[in-house]
Amino acid sequence: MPQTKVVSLEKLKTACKNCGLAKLCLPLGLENNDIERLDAIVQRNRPLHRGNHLFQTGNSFGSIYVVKSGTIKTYTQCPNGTEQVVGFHLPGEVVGLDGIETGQHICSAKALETTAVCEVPFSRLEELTATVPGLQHQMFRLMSKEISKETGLMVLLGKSTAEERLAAFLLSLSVRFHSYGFSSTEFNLSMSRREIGSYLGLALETVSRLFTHFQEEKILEVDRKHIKILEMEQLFKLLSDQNGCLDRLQHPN
Amino acid sequence: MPQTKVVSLEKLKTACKNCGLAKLCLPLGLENNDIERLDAIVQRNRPLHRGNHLFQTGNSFGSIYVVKSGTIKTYTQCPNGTEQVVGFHLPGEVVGLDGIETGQHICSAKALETTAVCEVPFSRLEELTATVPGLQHQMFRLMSKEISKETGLMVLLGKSTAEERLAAFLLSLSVRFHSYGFSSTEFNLSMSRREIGSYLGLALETVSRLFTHFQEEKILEVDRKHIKILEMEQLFKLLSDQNGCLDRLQHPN
DNA sequence: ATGCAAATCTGATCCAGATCAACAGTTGCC
DNA sequence: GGCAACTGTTGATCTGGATCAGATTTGCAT
Repeated sequence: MPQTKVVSLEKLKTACKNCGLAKLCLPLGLENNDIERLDAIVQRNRPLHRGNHLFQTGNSFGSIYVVKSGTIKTYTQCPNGTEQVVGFHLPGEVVGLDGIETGQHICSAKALETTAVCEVPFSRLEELTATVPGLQHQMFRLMSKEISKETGLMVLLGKSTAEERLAAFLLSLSVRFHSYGFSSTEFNLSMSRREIGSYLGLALETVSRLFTHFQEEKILEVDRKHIKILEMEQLFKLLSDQNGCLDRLQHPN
Repeated sequence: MPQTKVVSLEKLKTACKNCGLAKLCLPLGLENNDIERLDAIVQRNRPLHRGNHLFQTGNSFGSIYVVKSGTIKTYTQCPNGTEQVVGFHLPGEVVGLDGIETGQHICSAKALETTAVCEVPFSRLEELTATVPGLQHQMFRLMSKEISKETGLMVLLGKSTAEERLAAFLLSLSVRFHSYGFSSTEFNLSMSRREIGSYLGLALETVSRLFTHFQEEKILEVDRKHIKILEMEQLFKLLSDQNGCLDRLQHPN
């Protein structure tokens, strides 16, 4: 009896159909019984601690992962020692799609804070997508979204100023937190100034100065990792003034 | 009789199973009869002329396209008038995957020279991928490859010098031309200095100067659009000296 | 608490590449 | 054939952000 109770609680906590992220994730648009079939292949492992790796460059690819809570950083290590941050993955976002092509991961993924993920073994997912058309379509959509992100990124890294980059980054976080049900104006950064700089192609000193500058301009309130956006409009204006291609930099599904 | 002959010639020219690009494209790894099923949904339209659009930003998404010959440039138009080049697509490469997510293309695609493409209606492709597991897997691989390109691009645009960027670009072209069966050391650029600059996040003047500089260093022989790589090793060295993350910038399937 | 290492902030200097400008081929069009 | 519009090259100057250097703050372990 107590045994049963524990199991059902466990299920309640994690089943796809009860998951608050379902609308951002693979089950989107699926019928109830299809969701259960997906649910059956999803593995819920214990949460990762800060610094734990989900996978590393060169690891053989077996699963894709959906962030349930926390943050995953993906990055590559250059031979000269420096790291290049490739992405920050918030709840509802998928990690690991890079490994499908070659069967090996081409970047590393580590937790920036305590992070829970759903692991989806890819070969079993492929069996399922072959029989559940809606799921196949959703996979194509998810992957297409990743490909679209590239467009925004090229504008951001190719043409934009440091100010525009940080503004775009903060707005992207804001929109994504909001879609997860958190405040769009007040949140904690789980990544360091150095990591933000690496992602945006800026020196960490520049990131630090810009936070100070945005605070002086009364656009933000910054207390180390804690950010409060005071003037969302001003941030938007920083983007649209010079270019408006950044819309799709990163937005929820 | 003559009728039959014309048709069979036509087929010979275009059928997937006789296409020299099959190993770079969707049919990779498929059985003969599956290739024929794919072949049946592929549309071969008349070639595009220089400047013709395959699709434009905002167009509703219906098909993906595979370049058979020529070059397609994808780009976005920023409100301030300037364009950002997102990619150059050579024979064997797929264009249009960006549209799956939203059902609308988020960039424009135009021919830089006379260009032939195979059009694959996406809804029909999805029906086929649901019944041909190998094709579904190949689609996932193709899309994963596009996603992986992002990693190389972030290193290139975020950290690298102008010299490294152009070297990486030329090597990428070289590898891709080679995989298509052309010379890896001598080719014509179908894009302008301005377009290369936009793609690499550089001013066109910088691109021009670098070509001159590479020529002075005896690494290249440059005559307007015609490029001859004299010292492939030197180009590689320009990359690996400072970082080695650029391997996967863009390589054949 | 205390100390040590890492992260952040801030100021000073420097430089790669942007921008501005002038010119020379090249292409296309009437 | 000649004018106009691109496209590419080259030189001169300027500047945003990198780099270097130091002071502070924070986090963590002892």
